[in-house]
Amino acid sequence: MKNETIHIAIVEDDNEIRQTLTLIIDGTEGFSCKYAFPDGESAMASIENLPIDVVLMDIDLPGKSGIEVTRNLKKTCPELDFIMLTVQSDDDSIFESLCVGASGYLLKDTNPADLLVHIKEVYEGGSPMSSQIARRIINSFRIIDNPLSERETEVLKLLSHGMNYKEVANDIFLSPHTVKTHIKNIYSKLHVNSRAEAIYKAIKQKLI
Amino acid sequence: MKNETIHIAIVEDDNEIRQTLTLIIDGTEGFSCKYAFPDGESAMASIENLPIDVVLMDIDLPGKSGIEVTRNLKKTCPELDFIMLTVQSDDDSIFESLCVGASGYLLKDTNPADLLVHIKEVYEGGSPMSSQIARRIINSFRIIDNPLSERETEVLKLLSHGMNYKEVANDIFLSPHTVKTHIKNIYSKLHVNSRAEAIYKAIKQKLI
DNA sequence: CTTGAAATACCCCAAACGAGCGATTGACTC
DNA sequence: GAGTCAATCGCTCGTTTGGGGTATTTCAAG
Repeated sequence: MKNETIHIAIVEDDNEIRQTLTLIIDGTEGFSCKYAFPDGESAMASIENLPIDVVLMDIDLPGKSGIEVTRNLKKTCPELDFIMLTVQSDDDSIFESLCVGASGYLLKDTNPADLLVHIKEVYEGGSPMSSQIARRIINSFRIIDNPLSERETEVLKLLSHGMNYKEVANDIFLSPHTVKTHIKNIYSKLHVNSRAEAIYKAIKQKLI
Repeated sequence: MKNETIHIAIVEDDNEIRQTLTLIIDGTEGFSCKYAFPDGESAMASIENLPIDVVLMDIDLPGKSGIEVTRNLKKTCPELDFIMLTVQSDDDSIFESLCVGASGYLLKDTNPADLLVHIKEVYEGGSPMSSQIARRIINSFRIIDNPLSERETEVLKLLSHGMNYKEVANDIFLSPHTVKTHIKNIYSKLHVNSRAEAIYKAIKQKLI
């Protein structure tokens, strides 16, 4: 268990929320919050040179959104952890946040005690999020349903690695003609008519 | 807040753990645990006809793994929620579990009180998981880095929808020659030499 | 100021591809 | 025992693709 002080910065446009959070965090043993910014631009100008561990980032900022700001800061400070704060969760902003490198995603009505716990979790390598948000994320992993046979899936996987008819045929000991037939069947099952689209659809549907 | 009793089944090969969990859960107000199975086969034979809301599924079962069992049961009972239990978390089994439809993923050393809370969360549509596990999942969303220019990305996206040179060219008002040049540059940047592999790599690296 | 990347456009050519045909075998279902 | 489907093998033909070049403009970074 680490016992050092965790250094936190806040990016939040609402003055009241920002000041309240700052006071709560900075007033708690083990937490320090000396930097708070009302917008993304000022945060981006300063944060990379500050001794910060975790950033609390509002998503709905004036000017550049918290997601944009996080994307930029993650480039220059990859080890910095970001916890996104938002009033309401919508799927798009959750996924965008995760894609740009956020470590946690919390609703603004999270109570202060929990917030501090979550900051600590992030600092220790975790990713706090409500179980409702987690459910949305893992739902994106579900496989819808797989119309392809085993052999077809095998062929498609090899195609996705850039092999052509002959190479696939050699790899799985078939005639190139058979491979071609499989591919034709794959196309018809996926309702596509090119390799590119087949692979795109197959990946999106988690078939390969 | 729902107040009905939550009906639970357990699949766990260790007799002691199974019996302990059953007693704890069944002995708690609002929870019922009348079914427990020592292996996947017996679970698969019975569960689909039982009045169950949530299944606690051990991953390391003798015979078929808990992941396999979950995959099968999710097909016949899509509304059933599964919480995977495991002694130690490795990335592969986490992702496999999520892909086959698990709703939660918990370590076996989770204390009983928390376990009950997590069962309730799943029942109410959440997906409990430790923040360490959540971190691993969201890390899979990170974009590594994007060598492609905007125009190239645009072209690659259109290619992934099955368009050929000419169609792409028409779509973005370019000469087919230019499209071809872009594609050649894409291939060289991604170190591939076919459309199929380019799309595969691009999706895996979240470029499109 | 110049080097480089990005975006644009063009040419040739051999190899690969997709569409359209047909066919046999074995397994599983109704 | 008729029918379906996966898996295997085969052919032709016209189109598309990928690799090899070359060249201009623009715009940002060094």
